[in-house]
Amino acid sequence: MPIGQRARKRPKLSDLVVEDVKRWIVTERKQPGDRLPNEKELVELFGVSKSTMREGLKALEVRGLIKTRTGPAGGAYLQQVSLDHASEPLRNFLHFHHLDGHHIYQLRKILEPELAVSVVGRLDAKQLDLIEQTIRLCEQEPRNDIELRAQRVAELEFHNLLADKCPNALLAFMCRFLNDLLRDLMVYKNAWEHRHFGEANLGFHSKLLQAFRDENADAVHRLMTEHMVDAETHMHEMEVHVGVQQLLMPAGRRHA
Amino acid sequence: MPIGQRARKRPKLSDLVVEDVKRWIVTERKQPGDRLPNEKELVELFGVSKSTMREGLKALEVRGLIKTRTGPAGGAYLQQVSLDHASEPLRNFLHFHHLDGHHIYQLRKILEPELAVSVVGRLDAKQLDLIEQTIRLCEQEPRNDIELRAQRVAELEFHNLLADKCPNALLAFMCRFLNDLLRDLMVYKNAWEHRHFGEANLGFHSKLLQAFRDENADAVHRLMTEHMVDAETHMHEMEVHVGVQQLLMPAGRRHA
DNA sequence: TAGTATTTGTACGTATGTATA
DNA sequence: TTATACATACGTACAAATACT
Repeated sequence: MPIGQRARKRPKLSDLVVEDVKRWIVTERKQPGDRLPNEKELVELFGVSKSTMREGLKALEVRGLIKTRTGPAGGAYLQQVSLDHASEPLRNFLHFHHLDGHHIYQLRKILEPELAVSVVGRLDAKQLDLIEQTIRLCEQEPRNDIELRAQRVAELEFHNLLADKCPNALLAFMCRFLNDLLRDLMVYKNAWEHRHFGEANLGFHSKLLQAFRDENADAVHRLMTEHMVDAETHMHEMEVHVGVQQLLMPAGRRHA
Repeated sequence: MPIGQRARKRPKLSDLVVEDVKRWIVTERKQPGDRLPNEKELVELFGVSKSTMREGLKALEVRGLIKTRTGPAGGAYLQQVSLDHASEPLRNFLHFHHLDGHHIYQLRKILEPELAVSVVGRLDAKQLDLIEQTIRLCEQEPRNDIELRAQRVAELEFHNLLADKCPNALLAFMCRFLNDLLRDLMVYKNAWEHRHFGEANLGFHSKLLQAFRDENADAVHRLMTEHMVDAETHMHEMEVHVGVQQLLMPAGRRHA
Protein backbone atom coordinates (compact mmCIF):
# COMPACT_ATOMS: atom_id res chain seq x y z
CA MET A 1 0.00 0.00 0.00
CA PRO A 2 1.61 3.28 -1.12
CA ILE A 3 2.12 5.76 1.70
CA GLY A 4 0.15 8.99 1.68
CA GLN A 5 -2.22 7.64 -0.92
CA ARG A 6 -5.82 6.54 -0.66
CA ALA A 7 -5.88 2.76 -0.65
CA ARG A 8 -8.18 2.45 -3.64
CA LYS A 9 -9.82 -0.84 -2.86
CA ARG A 10 -10.76 -3.13 -5.66
CA PRO A 11 -14.33 -2.61 -6.84
CA LYS A 12 -16.60 -5.61 -6.92
CA LEU A 13 -16.87 -7.59 -10.11
CA SER A 14 -20.66 -7.36 -9.96
CA ASP A 15 -20.36 -3.56 -10.05
CA LEU A 16 -17.82 -3.58 -12.83
CA VAL A 17 -20.01 -5.83 -14.91
CA VAL A 18 -22.85 -3.34 -14.52
CA GLU A 19 -20.70 -0.67 -16.16
CA ASP A 20 -19.73 -3.17 -18.86
CA VAL A 21 -23.37 -3.89 -19.60
CA LYS A 22 -24.19 -0.18 -19.73
CA ARG A 23 -21.39 0.38 -22.20
CA TRP A 24 -22.54 -2.62 -24.23
CA ILE A 25 -26.03 -1.15 -24.38
CA VAL A 26 -24.70 2.15 -25.70
CA THR A 27 -22.31 0.69 -28.25
CA GLU A 28 -24.90 -1.80 -29.49
CA ARG A 29 -27.45 1.02 -29.78
CA LYS A 30 -29.98 -0.88 -27.67
CA GLN A 31 -33.30 0.82 -26.94
CA PRO A 32 -36.02 0.33 -24.34
CA GLY A 33 -37.91 -2.83 -25.30
CA ASP A 34 -34.83 -4.54 -26.69
CA ARG A 35 -33.66 -7.79 -25.18
CA LEU A 36 -30.27 -8.50 -23.70
CA PRO A 37 -28.55 -11.83 -24.40
CA ASN A 38 -29.57 -14.60 -22.05
CA GLU A 39 -27.67 -15.37 -18.87
CA LYS A 40 -25.45 -17.99 -20.43
CA GLU A 41 -24.41 -15.67 -23.24
CA LEU A 42 -23.91 -12.75 -20.87
CA VAL A 43 -21.67 -14.91 -18.70
CA GLU A 44 -19.54 -15.73 -21.73
CA LEU A 45 -19.66 -12.17 -23.08
CA PHE A 46 -18.42 -10.54 -19.89
CA GLY A 47 -16.35 -13.43 -18.55
CA VAL A 48 -17.87 -13.71 -15.10
CA SER A 49 -19.66 -16.44 -13.23
CA LYS A 50 -23.38 -16.89 -13.25
CA SER A 51 -23.87 -15.61 -9.70
CA THR A 52 -21.80 -12.49 -10.36
CA MET A 53 -23.74 -11.84 -13.54
CA ARG A 54 -27.01 -12.24 -11.69
CA GLU A 55 -25.94 -9.77 -9.00
CA GLY A 56 -25.13 -7.30 -11.75
CA LEU A 57 -28.50 -7.86 -13.42
CA LYS A 58 -30.20 -7.40 -10.06
CA ALA A 59 -28.43 -4.05 -9.71
CA LEU A 60 -29.71 -2.98 -13.13
CA GLU A 61 -33.18 -4.19 -12.23
CA VAL A 62 -33.24 -2.22 -8.98
CA ARG A 63 -32.27 0.90 -10.93
CA GLY A 64 -35.23 0.25 -13.21
CA LEU A 65 -33.11 -0.13 -16.32
CA ILE A 66 -34.11 -3.73 -17.07
CA LYS A 67 -36.94 -6.11 -16.33
CA THR A 68 -36.61 -9.88 -16.55
CA ARG A 69 -39.07 -12.54 -17.59
CA THR A 70 -38.85 -16.32 -17.45
CA GLY A 71 -39.64 -18.79 -20.18
CA PRO A 72 -39.00 -18.80 -23.93
CA ALA A 73 -38.41 -15.30 -25.31
CA GLY A 74 -37.78 -14.38 -21.70
CA GLY A 75 -34.68 -12.70 -20.40
CA ALA A 76 -33.63 -9.17 -19.55
CA TYR A 77 -35.49 -6.40 -21.40
CA LEU A 78 -34.42 -2.79 -21.40
CA GLN A 79 -36.87 -0.42 -19.72
CA GLN A 80 -37.40 3.29 -19.51
CA VAL A 81 -36.70 4.30 -15.94
CA SER A 82 -40.11 4.85 -14.41
CA LEU A 83 -41.34 7.62 -12.15
CA ASP A 84 -41.44 5.20 -9.24
CA HIS A 85 -37.85 4.15 -9.75
CA ALA A 86 -36.85 7.81 -9.57
CA SER A 87 -39.09 8.61 -6.59
CA GLU A 88 -38.26 5.76 -4.25
CA PRO A 89 -34.61 6.63 -3.69
CA LEU A 90 -35.55 10.26 -3.09
CA ARG A 91 -38.01 9.12 -0.46
CA ASN A 92 -35.34 6.99 1.16
CA PHE A 93 -33.02 9.99 1.17
CA LEU A 94 -35.62 12.23 2.78
CA HIS A 95 -36.34 9.59 5.39
CA PHE A 96 -33.11 10.61 7.07
CA HIS A 97 -34.01 14.31 7.06
CA HIS A 98 -36.69 16.34 8.72
CA LEU A 99 -39.54 17.24 6.40
CA ASP A 100 -42.96 18.58 7.34
CA GLY A 101 -46.05 20.08 5.76
CA HIS A 102 -44.54 23.55 5.80
CA HIS A 103 -41.60 22.37 3.71
CA ILE A 104 -43.87 20.66 1.23
CA TYR A 105 -46.01 23.73 0.77
CA GLN A 106 -43.03 26.05 0.61
CA LEU A 107 -42.25 24.22 -2.62
CA ARG A 108 -45.80 23.62 -3.77
CA LYS A 109 -46.65 27.31 -3.50
CA ILE A 110 -44.05 28.19 -6.11
CA LEU A 111 -43.94 25.03 -8.23
CA GLU A 112 -47.64 24.39 -8.82
CA PRO A 113 -48.35 27.89 -10.19
CA GLU A 114 -45.28 27.61 -12.43
CA LEU A 115 -46.44 24.22 -13.69
CA ALA A 116 -50.01 25.39 -14.19
CA VAL A 117 -48.96 28.34 -16.34
CA SER A 118 -46.70 26.07 -18.39
CA VAL A 119 -49.66 23.93 -19.49
CA VAL A 120 -51.92 26.85 -20.48
CA GLY A 121 -52.83 26.34 -24.12
CA ARG A 122 -51.55 22.76 -24.11
CA LEU A 123 -54.74 21.06 -22.91
CA ASP A 124 -56.94 19.53 -25.58
CA ALA A 125 -60.64 18.75 -25.18
CA LYS A 126 -59.91 15.26 -23.89
CA GLN A 127 -57.58 16.51 -21.19
CA LEU A 128 -60.04 19.20 -20.13
CA ASP A 129 -62.74 16.56 -19.88
CA LEU A 130 -60.61 14.34 -17.67
CA ILE A 131 -59.86 17.31 -15.45
CA GLU A 132 -63.55 18.15 -15.28
CA GLN A 133 -64.30 14.58 -14.18
CA THR A 134 -62.02 14.92 -11.17
CA ILE A 135 -64.04 18.01 -10.24
CA ARG A 136 -67.44 16.35 -10.80
CA LEU A 137 -66.35 13.53 -8.50
CA CYS A 138 -66.01 16.03 -5.68
CA GLU A 139 -69.31 17.84 -6.22
CA GLN A 140 -71.66 15.34 -4.59
CA GLU A 141 -71.84 15.07 -0.85
CA PRO A 142 -69.82 11.98 0.10
CA ARG A 143 -71.99 9.28 1.66
CA ASN A 144 -69.21 7.34 3.38
CA ASP A 145 -65.49 7.22 4.04
CA ILE A 146 -64.80 5.39 0.80
CA GLU A 147 -66.31 8.21 -1.25
CA LEU A 148 -64.63 10.81 0.91
CA ARG A 149 -61.30 9.20 0.30
CA ALA A 150 -61.97 8.90 -3.42
CA GLN A 151 -62.64 12.63 -3.52
CA ARG A 152 -59.31 13.42 -1.90
CA VAL A 153 -57.53 11.19 -4.40
CA ALA A 154 -59.41 12.87 -7.25
CA GLU A 155 -58.29 16.26 -6.01
CA LEU A 156 -54.67 15.19 -6.27
CA GLU A 157 -55.38 13.58 -9.63
CA PHE A 158 -56.44 17.05 -10.81
CA HIS A 159 -52.88 18.21 -10.23
CA ASN A 160 -51.31 15.08 -11.70
CA LEU A 161 -53.27 15.57 -14.92
CA LEU A 162 -51.74 19.01 -15.24
CA ALA A 163 -48.29 17.53 -14.65
CA ASP A 164 -48.95 15.08 -17.49
CA LYS A 165 -48.97 17.97 -19.93
CA CYS A 166 -46.07 19.95 -18.50
CA PRO A 167 -43.24 20.24 -21.05
CA ASN A 168 -40.64 20.46 -18.29
CA ALA A 169 -40.01 16.86 -17.19
CA LEU A 170 -38.16 17.87 -14.05
CA LEU A 171 -40.83 20.34 -12.93
CA ALA A 172 -43.48 17.70 -13.58
CA PHE A 173 -41.52 15.13 -11.59
CA MET A 174 -41.20 17.43 -8.60
CA CYS A 175 -44.88 18.32 -8.52
CA ARG A 176 -45.91 14.68 -8.81
CA PHE A 177 -43.47 13.75 -6.06
CA LEU A 178 -45.02 16.34 -3.76
CA ASN A 179 -48.50 15.09 -4.63
CA ASP A 180 -47.47 11.55 -3.75
CA LEU A 181 -46.07 12.69 -0.42
CA LEU A 182 -49.32 14.49 0.37
CA ARG A 183 -51.46 11.55 -0.67
CA ASP A 184 -49.55 9.17 1.58
CA LEU A 185 -49.60 11.69 4.36
CA MET A 186 -53.38 12.00 4.07
CA VAL A 187 -53.89 8.27 3.94
CA TYR A 188 -51.73 7.95 7.00
CA LYS A 189 -53.50 10.69 8.87
CA ASN A 190 -57.02 9.80 7.74
CA ALA A 191 -57.13 13.43 6.76
CA TRP A 192 -59.99 12.93 4.36
CA GLU A 193 -62.26 13.43 7.32
CA HIS A 194 -61.78 17.14 6.95
CA ARG A 195 -64.71 18.13 4.82
CA HIS A 196 -64.35 21.89 4.43
CA PHE A 197 -60.88 21.20 3.06
CA GLY A 198 -62.55 19.59 0.08
CA GLU A 199 -65.10 22.34 -0.39
CA ALA A 200 -62.40 24.96 -0.66
CA ASN A 201 -60.46 22.84 -3.16
CA LEU A 202 -63.58 22.34 -5.25
CA GLY A 203 -64.02 26.06 -5.74
CA PHE A 204 -60.42 26.63 -6.78
CA HIS A 205 -60.39 23.66 -9.15
CA SER A 206 -63.57 24.86 -10.87
CA LYS A 207 -62.25 28.36 -11.35
CA LEU A 208 -58.92 26.98 -12.55
CA LEU A 209 -60.64 24.80 -15.14
CA GLN A 210 -62.41 27.85 -16.52
CA ALA A 211 -59.16 29.79 -16.63
CA PHE A 212 -57.54 26.91 -18.53
CA ARG A 213 -60.42 26.91 -21.02
CA ASP A 214 -60.00 30.66 -21.45
CA GLU A 215 -56.25 30.13 -21.75
CA ASN A 216 -55.83 32.97 -19.29
CA ALA A 217 -52.31 32.47 -17.95
CA ASP A 218 -52.49 35.33 -15.46
CA ALA A 219 -55.67 34.00 -13.92
CA VAL A 220 -54.23 30.50 -13.76
CA HIS A 221 -51.15 31.72 -11.92
CA ARG A 222 -53.16 33.80 -9.49
CA LEU A 223 -55.75 31.10 -8.80
CA MET A 224 -53.20 28.34 -8.31
CA THR A 225 -51.19 30.50 -5.94
CA GLU A 226 -54.31 31.29 -3.90
CA HIS A 227 -55.23 27.61 -3.98
CA MET A 228 -51.87 26.58 -2.56
CA VAL A 229 -51.87 29.28 0.12
CA ASP A 230 -55.35 28.15 1.13
CA ALA A 231 -54.43 24.47 1.11
CA GLU A 232 -51.48 25.17 3.37
CA THR A 233 -53.73 26.71 6.00
CA HIS A 234 -55.90 23.60 5.94
CA MET A 235 -52.78 21.52 6.24
CA HIS A 236 -51.88 23.38 9.42
CA GLU A 237 -55.41 23.14 10.77
CA MET A 238 -55.31 19.40 10.78
CA GLU A 239 -52.42 19.49 13.23
CA VAL A 240 -49.87 17.19 11.73
CA HIS A 241 -48.35 15.52 14.72
CA VAL A 242 -46.63 12.82 12.79
CA GLY A 243 -43.75 13.86 10.58
CA VAL A 244 -43.74 13.05 6.90
CA GLN A 245 -40.57 11.05 7.25
CA GLN A 246 -42.24 8.40 9.37
CA LEU A 247 -44.03 7.00 6.37
CA LEU A 248 -41.17 7.03 3.92
CA MET A 249 -38.91 4.22 5.01
CA PRO A 250 -40.89 0.99 5.31
CA ALA A 251 -41.94 1.31 1.66
CA GLY A 252 -44.64 -1.23 2.40
CA ARG A 253 -47.89 -1.82 0.58
CA ARG A 254 -48.90 1.81 0.53
CA HIS A 255 -49.84 1.69 -3.13
CA ALA A 256 -52.18 -1.25 -2.74
CA MET B 1 -55.59 -18.52 -13.07
CA PRO B 2 -58.78 -16.94 -11.66
CA ILE B 3 -60.96 -15.33 -14.30
CA GLY B 4 -61.33 -11.58 -14.34
CA GLN B 5 -58.46 -11.20 -11.95
CA ARG B 6 -54.97 -9.90 -12.44
CA ALA B 7 -52.63 -12.86 -12.74
CA ARG B 8 -50.53 -11.79 -9.78
CA LYS B 9 -47.28 -13.50 -10.59
CA ARG B 10 -45.14 -14.70 -7.77
CA PRO B 11 -42.54 -12.15 -6.76
CA LYS B 12 -38.93 -13.21 -6.65
CA LEU B 13 -37.52 -14.51 -3.40
CA SER B 14 -34.63 -12.08 -3.67
CA ASP B 15 -37.12 -9.21 -3.66
CA LEU B 16 -39.16 -10.65 -0.82
CA VAL B 17 -36.07 -11.07 1.30
CA VAL B 18 -35.31 -7.37 0.80
CA GLU B 19 -38.64 -6.52 2.40
CA ASP B 20 -37.92 -9.01 5.16
CA VAL B 21 -34.61 -7.37 5.90
CA LYS B 22 -36.20 -3.91 5.93
CA ARG B 23 -38.80 -5.11 8.41
CA TRP B 24 -36.09 -6.74 10.50
CA ILE B 25 -34.19 -3.44 10.57
CA VAL B 26 -37.27 -1.60 11.82
CA THR B 27 -38.32 -4.14 14.43
CA GLU B 28 -34.76 -4.51 15.71
CA ARG B 29 -34.44 -0.71 15.90
CA LYS B 30 -31.27 -0.74 13.83
CA GLN B 31 -29.66 2.61 13.03
CA PRO B 32 -27.16 3.81 10.42
CA GLY B 33 -23.76 2.48 11.42
CA ASP B 34 -25.17 -0.72 12.91
CA ARG B 35 -24.10 -4.05 11.51
CA LEU B 36 -26.35 -6.71 10.07
CA PRO B 37 -25.71 -10.39 10.86
CA ASN B 38 -23.18 -12.03 8.58
CA GLU B 39 -24.21 -13.84 5.42
CA LYS B 40 -24.40 -17.24 7.04
CA GLU B 41 -26.66 -15.98 9.82
CA LEU B 42 -28.82 -14.01 7.40
CA VAL B 43 -29.26 -17.14 5.30
CA GLU B 44 -30.46 -19.02 8.37
CA LEU B 45 -32.53 -16.09 9.65
CA PHE B 46 -34.51 -15.62 6.44
CA GLY B 47 -34.42 -19.20 5.20
CA VAL B 48 -33.03 -18.58 1.74
CA SER B 49 -29.95 -19.73 -0.08
CA LYS B 50 -26.71 -17.86 -0.12
CA SER B 51 -27.10 -16.65 -3.71
CA THR B 52 -30.62 -15.36 -3.08
CA MET B 53 -29.44 -13.60 0.04
CA ARG B 54 -26.58 -12.00 -1.85
CA GLU B 55 -28.92 -10.76 -4.57
CA GLY B 56 -31.07 -9.20 -1.89
CA LEU B 57 -28.08 -7.56 -0.23
CA LYS B 58 -26.98 -6.24 -3.60
CA ALA B 59 -30.41 -4.67 -4.04
CA LEU B 60 -30.09 -2.95 -0.66
CA GLU B 61 -26.59 -1.81 -1.55
CA VAL B 62 -27.72 -0.29 -4.84
CA ARG B 63 -30.40 1.63 -2.96
CA GLY B 64 -27.68 3.00 -0.71
CA LEU B 65 -29.14 1.46 2.44
CA ILE B 66 -26.17 -0.76 3.27
CA LYS B 67 -22.47 -0.96 2.57
CA THR B 68 -20.46 -4.15 2.90
CA ARG B 69 -16.90 -4.72 4.03
CA THR B 70 -14.75 -7.85 3.94
CA GLY B 71 -12.57 -9.26 6.66
CA PRO B 72 -13.12 -9.65 10.40
CA ALA B 73 -15.78 -7.28 11.73
CA GLY B 74 -16.84 -7.00 8.10
CA GLY B 75 -20.35 -7.53 6.83
CA ALA B 76 -23.28 -5.32 5.89
CA TYR B 77 -23.48 -1.96 7.65
CA LEU B 78 -26.51 0.27 7.56
CA GLN B 79 -26.02 3.61 5.81
CA GLN B 80 -27.86 6.86 5.50
CA VAL B 81 -29.01 7.16 1.91
CA SER B 82 -26.64 9.66 0.34
CA LEU B 83 -27.36 12.54 -1.99
CA ASP B 84 -25.77 10.62 -4.86
CA HIS B 85 -27.97 7.60 -4.27
CA ALA B 86 -31.00 9.87 -4.56
CA SER B 87 -29.69 11.80 -7.57
CA GLU B 88 -28.57 8.98 -9.82
CA PRO B 89 -31.99 7.42 -10.38
CA LEU B 90 -33.47 10.85 -11.09
CA ARG B 91 -30.80 11.40 -13.70
CA ASN B 92 -31.58 8.03 -15.23
CA PHE B 93 -35.25 8.98 -15.31
CA LEU B 94 -34.55 12.29 -17.02
CA HIS B 95 -32.34 10.57 -19.54
CA PHE B 96 -35.50 9.35 -21.22
CA HIS B 97 -37.06 12.81 -21.33
CA HIS B 98 -36.19 16.01 -23.10
CA LEU B 99 -34.54 18.54 -20.84
CA ASP B 100 -32.65 21.68 -21.85
CA GLY B 101 -31.16 24.80 -20.35
CA HIS B 102 -34.49 26.59 -20.46
CA HIS B 103 -36.10 23.92 -18.32
CA ILE B 104 -33.28 24.02 -15.81
CA TYR B 105 -33.48 27.80 -15.47
CA GLN B 106 -37.26 27.77 -15.33
CA LEU B 107 -36.78 25.96 -12.03
CA ARG B 108 -33.63 27.69 -10.91
CA LYS B 109 -35.24 31.11 -11.30
CA ILE B 110 -37.84 30.28 -8.69
CA LEU B 111 -36.01 27.79 -6.47
CA GLU B 112 -32.70 29.57 -5.90
CA PRO B 113 -34.32 32.80 -4.64
CA GLU B 114 -36.58 30.76 -2.36
CA LEU B 115 -33.59 28.85 -1.02
CA ALA B 116 -31.51 31.99 -0.59
CA VAL B 117 -34.18 33.71 1.47
CA SER B 118 -34.57 30.60 3.62
CA VAL B 119 -30.93 30.78 4.75
CA VAL B 120 -30.97 34.49 5.63
CA GLY B 121 -29.97 34.75 9.28
CA ARG B 122 -28.76 31.15 9.37
CA LEU B 123 -25.20 31.75 8.18
CA ASP B 124 -22.55 31.97 10.87
CA ALA B 125 -19.16 33.62 10.44
CA LYS B 126 -17.57 30.39 9.28
CA GLN B 127 -20.14 29.87 6.57
CA LEU B 128 -19.86 33.46 5.40
CA ASP B 129 -16.11 33.03 5.20
CA LEU B 130 -16.39 29.91 3.08
CA ILE B 131 -18.78 31.72 0.78
CA GLU B 132 -16.41 34.65 0.53
CA GLN B 133 -13.61 32.27 -0.46
CA THR B 134 -15.58 31.04 -3.47
CA ILE B 135 -15.89 34.66 -4.52
CA ARG B 136 -12.20 35.48 -3.95
CA LEU B 137 -11.31 32.53 -6.15
CA CYS B 138 -13.09 34.19 -9.03
CA GLU B 139 -11.61 37.67 -8.60
CA GLN B 140 -8.22 37.07 -10.18
CA GLU B 141 -7.88 36.87 -13.92
CA PRO B 142 -7.58 33.16 -14.74
CA ARG B 143 -4.21 32.32 -16.27
CA ASN B 144 -5.17 29.04 -17.89
CA ASP B 145 -8.01 26.62 -18.50
CA ILE B 146 -7.46 24.86 -15.20
CA GLU B 147 -8.01 28.06 -13.26
CA LEU B 148 -10.91 29.02 -15.46
CA ARG B 149 -12.56 25.71 -14.75
CA ALA B 150 -11.85 26.03 -11.04
CA GLN B 151 -13.63 29.37 -11.06
CA ARG B 152 -16.74 27.90 -12.63
CA VAL B 153 -16.78 25.12 -10.06
CA ALA B 154 -16.34 27.69 -7.29
CA GLU B 155 -19.32 29.63 -8.61
CA LEU B 156 -21.52 26.58 -8.27
CA GLU B 157 -19.98 25.86 -4.87
CA PHE B 158 -21.29 29.28 -3.79
CA HIS B 159 -24.80 27.98 -4.38
CA ASN B 160 -24.12 24.59 -2.80
CA LEU B 161 -22.89 26.28 0.38
CA LEU B 162 -26.23 28.06 0.61
CA ALA B 163 -28.04 24.76 0.11
CA ASP B 164 -26.02 23.31 3.02
CA LYS B 165 -27.81 25.68 5.36
CA CYS B 166 -31.30 25.39 3.92
CA PRO B 167 -33.73 23.96 6.48
CA ASN B 168 -35.89 22.43 3.75
CA ALA B 169 -34.16 19.18 2.76
CA LEU B 170 -36.21 18.77 -0.39
CA LEU B 171 -35.61 22.32 -1.61
CA ALA B 172 -31.91 21.88 -0.90
CA PHE B 173 -31.85 18.59 -2.80
CA MET B 174 -33.48 20.11 -5.84
CA CYS B 175 -31.14 23.08 -6.00
CA ARG B 176 -28.10 20.87 -5.61
CA PHE B 177 -29.41 18.56 -8.29
CA LEU B 178 -29.77 21.48 -10.69
CA ASN B 179 -26.27 22.66 -9.82
CA ASP B 180 -24.89 19.22 -10.60
CA LEU B 181 -26.66 19.16 -13.94
CA LEU B 182 -25.21 22.55 -14.81
CA ARG B 183 -21.72 21.57 -13.72
CA ASP B 184 -21.74 18.46 -15.85
CA LEU B 185 -23.23 20.40 -18.73
CA MET B 186 -20.46 22.98 -18.51
CA VAL B 187 -17.77 20.35 -18.27
CA TYR B 188 -19.24 18.67 -21.29
CA LYS B 189 -19.51 21.88 -23.26
CA ASN B 190 -16.20 23.39 -22.15
CA ALA B 191 -18.37 26.31 -21.27
CA TRP B 192 -15.83 27.77 -18.87
CA GLU B 193 -14.33 29.44 -21.89
CA HIS B 194 -17.00 32.09 -21.62
CA ARG B 195 -15.31 34.72 -19.56
CA HIS B 196 -17.91 37.46 -19.30
CA PHE B 197 -20.24 34.83 -17.84
CA GLY B 198 -17.95 34.69 -14.84
CA GLU B 199 -17.63 38.45 -14.49
CA ALA B 200 -21.39 38.85 -14.26
CA ASN B 201 -21.62 36.07 -11.68
CA LEU B 202 -18.86 37.65 -9.60
CA GLY B 203 -20.83 40.87 -9.25
CA PHE B 204 -24.01 39.14 -8.16
CA HIS B 205 -22.22 36.86 -5.72
CA SER B 206 -20.48 39.82 -4.07
CA LYS B 207 -23.69 41.78 -3.66
CA LEU B 208 -25.47 38.67 -2.38
CA LEU B 209 -22.79 38.08 0.24
CA GLN B 210 -23.28 41.63 1.52
CA ALA B 211 -27.05 41.15 1.60
CA PHE B 212 -26.57 37.93 3.62
CA ARG B 213 -24.31 39.81 6.05
CA ASP B 214 -26.96 42.49 6.38
CA GLU B 215 -29.61 39.77 6.74
CA ASN B 216 -31.67 41.68 4.21
CA ALA B 217 -34.11 39.07 2.91
CA ASP B 218 -35.70 41.37 0.34
CA ALA B 219 -32.36 42.25 -1.19
CA VAL B 220 -31.34 38.58 -1.23
CA HIS B 221 -34.49 37.62 -3.06
CA ARG B 222 -34.17 40.41 -5.59
CA LEU B 223 -30.46 39.87 -6.23
CA MET B 224 -30.75 36.11 -6.60
CA THR B 225 -33.65 36.49 -9.01
CA GLU B 226 -31.67 38.97 -11.11
CA HIS B 227 -28.66 36.65 -10.93
CA MET B 228 -30.67 33.72 -12.30
CA VAL B 229 -32.31 35.77 -15.03
CA ASP B 230 -28.87 37.00 -16.06
CA ALA B 231 -27.32 33.54 -15.93
CA GLU B 232 -30.06 32.20 -18.16
CA THR B 233 -29.21 34.73 -20.86
CA HIS B 234 -25.59 33.61 -20.73
CA MET B 235 -26.77 30.04 -20.95
CA HIS B 236 -28.61 30.86 -24.13
CA GLU B 237 -25.69 32.80 -25.56
CA MET B 238 -23.48 29.78 -25.45
CA GLU B 239 -25.82 28.01 -27.84
CA VAL B 240 -26.35 24.67 -26.24
CA HIS B 241 -26.48 22.34 -29.16
CA VAL B 242 -26.16 19.19 -27.16
CA GLY B 243 -29.10 18.35 -24.94
CA VAL B 244 -28.66 17.81 -21.24
CA GLN B 245 -29.95 14.29 -21.50
CA GLN B 246 -26.96 13.17 -23.56
CA LEU B 247 -24.73 13.24 -20.54
CA LEU B 248 -27.02 11.59 -18.04
CA MET B 249 -27.05 7.93 -18.98
CA PRO B 250 -23.48 6.65 -19.22
CA ALA B 251 -22.92 7.63 -15.57
CA GLY B 252 -19.22 7.30 -16.20
CA ARG B 253 -16.35 8.83 -14.26
CA ARG B 254 -17.83 12.29 -14.19
CA HIS B 255 -17.10 12.75 -10.52
CA ALA B 256 -13.43 11.89 -10.88
C1' DT C 1 -55.32 -30.16 -23.45
C1' DA C 2 -50.94 -31.70 -22.86
C1' DG C 3 -46.14 -31.80 -23.89
C1' DT C 4 -41.71 -29.77 -24.86
C1' DA C 5 -38.20 -26.45 -25.28
C1' DT C 6 -36.29 -22.22 -23.50
C1' DT C 7 -34.98 -19.26 -20.06
C1' DT C 8 -34.93 -17.34 -15.50
C1' DG C 9 -34.93 -18.40 -10.48
C1' DT C 10 -33.07 -20.94 -6.45
C1' DA C 11 -29.94 -23.89 -3.92
C1' DC C 12 -25.51 -25.61 -2.53
C1' DG C 13 -20.55 -26.62 -2.33
C1' DT C 14 -16.02 -24.96 -2.76
C1' DA C 15 -12.29 -21.96 -3.48
C1' DT C 16 -10.21 -17.36 -3.22
C1' DG C 17 -9.44 -12.73 -1.52
C1' DT C 18 -9.14 -9.45 2.28
C1' DA C 19 -8.84 -7.22 6.62
C1' DT C 20 -8.12 -7.69 11.68
C1' DA C 21 -5.70 -9.24 15.70
C1' DT D 1 3.73 -14.19 10.43
C1' DT D 2 -0.14 -16.77 11.29
C1' DA D 3 -4.71 -17.56 12.38
C1' DT D 4 -9.34 -16.13 11.95
C1' DA D 5 -13.61 -14.22 10.22
C1' DC D 6 -15.67 -12.53 6.93
C1' DA D 7 -17.14 -11.25 1.89
C1' DT D 8 -16.40 -12.39 -2.90
C1' DA D 9 -16.36 -15.41 -6.86
C1' DC D 10 -17.18 -19.73 -9.42
C1' DG D 11 -19.76 -23.93 -11.21
C1' DT D 12 -23.20 -27.26 -11.12
C1' DA D 13 -27.71 -29.09 -10.36
C1' DC D 14 -32.43 -28.56 -10.16
C1' DA D 15 -37.02 -26.06 -9.81
C1' DA D 16 -40.35 -22.98 -11.81
C1' DA D 17 -42.42 -20.19 -15.36
C1' DT D 18 -43.92 -19.47 -20.05
C1' DA D 19 -44.40 -19.61 -25.09
C1' DC D 20 -45.10 -22.69 -28.86
C1' DT D 21 -46.61 -26.80 -30.88
